[in-house]
Amino acid sequence: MLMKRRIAAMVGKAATEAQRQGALPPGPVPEIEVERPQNPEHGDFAVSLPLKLARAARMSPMAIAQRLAPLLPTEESILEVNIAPPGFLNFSVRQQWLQAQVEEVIREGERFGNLSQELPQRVQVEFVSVNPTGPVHVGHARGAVLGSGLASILAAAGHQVTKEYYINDAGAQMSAFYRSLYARYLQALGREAAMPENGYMGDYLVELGKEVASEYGERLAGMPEVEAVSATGKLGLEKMLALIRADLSSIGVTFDVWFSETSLYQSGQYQETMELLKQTGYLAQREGAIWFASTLLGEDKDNVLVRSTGEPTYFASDIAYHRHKFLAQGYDRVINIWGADHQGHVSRLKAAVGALGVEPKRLTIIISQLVTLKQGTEAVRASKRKGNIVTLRELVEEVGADACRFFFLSRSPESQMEFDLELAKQQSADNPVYYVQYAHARIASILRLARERRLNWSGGDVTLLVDPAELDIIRKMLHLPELIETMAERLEPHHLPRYAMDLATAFHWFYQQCRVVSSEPSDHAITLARLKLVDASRIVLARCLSLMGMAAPEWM
RNA sequence: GCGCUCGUAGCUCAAAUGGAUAGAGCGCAGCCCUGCGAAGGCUGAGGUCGCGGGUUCAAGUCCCGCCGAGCGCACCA
Repeated sequence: MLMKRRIAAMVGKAATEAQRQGALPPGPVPEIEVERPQNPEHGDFAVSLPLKLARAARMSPMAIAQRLAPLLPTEESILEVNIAPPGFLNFSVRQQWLQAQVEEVIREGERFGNLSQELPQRVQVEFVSVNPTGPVHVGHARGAVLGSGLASILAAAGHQVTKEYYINDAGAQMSAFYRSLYARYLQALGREAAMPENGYMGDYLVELGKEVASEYGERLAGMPEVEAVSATGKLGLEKMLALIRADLSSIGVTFDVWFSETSLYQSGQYQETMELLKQTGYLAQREGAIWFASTLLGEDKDNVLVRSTGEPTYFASDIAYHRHKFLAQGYDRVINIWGADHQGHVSRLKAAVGALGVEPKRLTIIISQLVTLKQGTEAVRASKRKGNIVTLRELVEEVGADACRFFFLSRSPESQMEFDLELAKQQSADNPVYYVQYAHARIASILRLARERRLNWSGGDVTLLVDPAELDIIRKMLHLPELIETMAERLEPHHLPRYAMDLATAFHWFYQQCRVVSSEPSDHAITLARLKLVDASRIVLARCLSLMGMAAPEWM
């Protein structure tokens, strides 16, 4: 059990015991929160319960702290408790316990940091889901990295996670894509063909058109137009998806499921969903269209599900998709990551999910703010239709996958960011990611040297690790499981890069302070102990890097 | 106009749940390798946490107002 939990339990018990003895007046005890003080002088953990109890108990916080402290079972020889004004209970772990944790880390190896949930959830994380009408660009990269990082963290926290990509392969945008590609294909064959209105003007479609032309020649052009458009489009869709998949996997973003919107119609799930909605009484027919009466559920307005043309809207298929997620697939929890431009869609989808009889709380939608592109001082709007986008591919080529991941992973989803490719290129050279990876490479180098000298540190005596720099690393390593817990609870992967930096700093400082591999015979024992610590540091650092989806290099 | 999100160091961003002295990277001024990787370590300068109220023992964090930015307010997705 995490030390944090143990302390919370101890304090809770002490509080009820104090009330039983009459040392504290009876009354409800608030949930006990265990914090990590910033200032090391305040120990390793802090509890501010006395401050919170003071008013109700009509006692000074210090007095409460003084009555609670003796009731805490410190004889475990793990913890030391101090009372600090204005009423904190500060806990410090004992050195021996810290030292022993080095063995613990090594024992757990690459599983270190993993949590086991009493009630593991089946969680689906759906993210990116870029329309397959064009390549992935920088804006999407943010959600992609966020989603994959979040999925790793939830899995580490003990949940069963599925990463899913929703392919919007139906609807008006897709048909515009089909027609655009068909025009480009004809043009590639040297024929006159006008681009459709609202067509996709990007160069990538010109390329795609040429590709189709070189692979299929005149064959498609010879077909009746409707069939030709459809056949060309389907080829284009497959090619586009392959491209998207490849680009995403170049920054370590992969999916377990690629779910097709069209399949909702083919499998009858769409029809079933509409039937279900009809039964709930939330459907309304008016002006020739079918509406979802979301105003009945407190929404600002109703929304069209089926246009007067008979065509379903995106909203309709999205409801069917979410019925699929919850009712067919049976996920306990679904997390969608959307760009801020879809923010207006959040509450109505939740309302619709509720109408299907699913507790809306089971659906979490994380809105990540859009990335605004900048060229010098000028803001540029990224548009797939107009074709002025910085693609993910360009970004990865210029900046590198690891730097790219670290960059996006470091920022909280709600931060609005400006992205300047020139600046990103320039910054990639001194990107903090290398600081973390350098620590790992340095460790690998130390361990290489030790092996060359035939040193076996498995019997190293951890009680020799007493230098503040050594103890600092151990303390820092032990933060990881707690961090995974809070990141999983709050769905905030962005704490991880910073933690990795902190851990690397602790290691670099240790390296500066303590000679690890020493040739002095009298240093043999401490050398083995330190090698053990270095090995443990490697494990934790590598775990961070792997959770972030980045390489843990042995050399740089 | 209404709704959602954001405003922290010169720049890019943190601050875990409301906690004790607001941090890091880059940039800037210095210092440290004749033993394990200097892509490193150390020191320093740099802040009215957009502005004004409020709640609280305690507010960058919660509430209200104002200013500013992004996004949304379709029978688009």
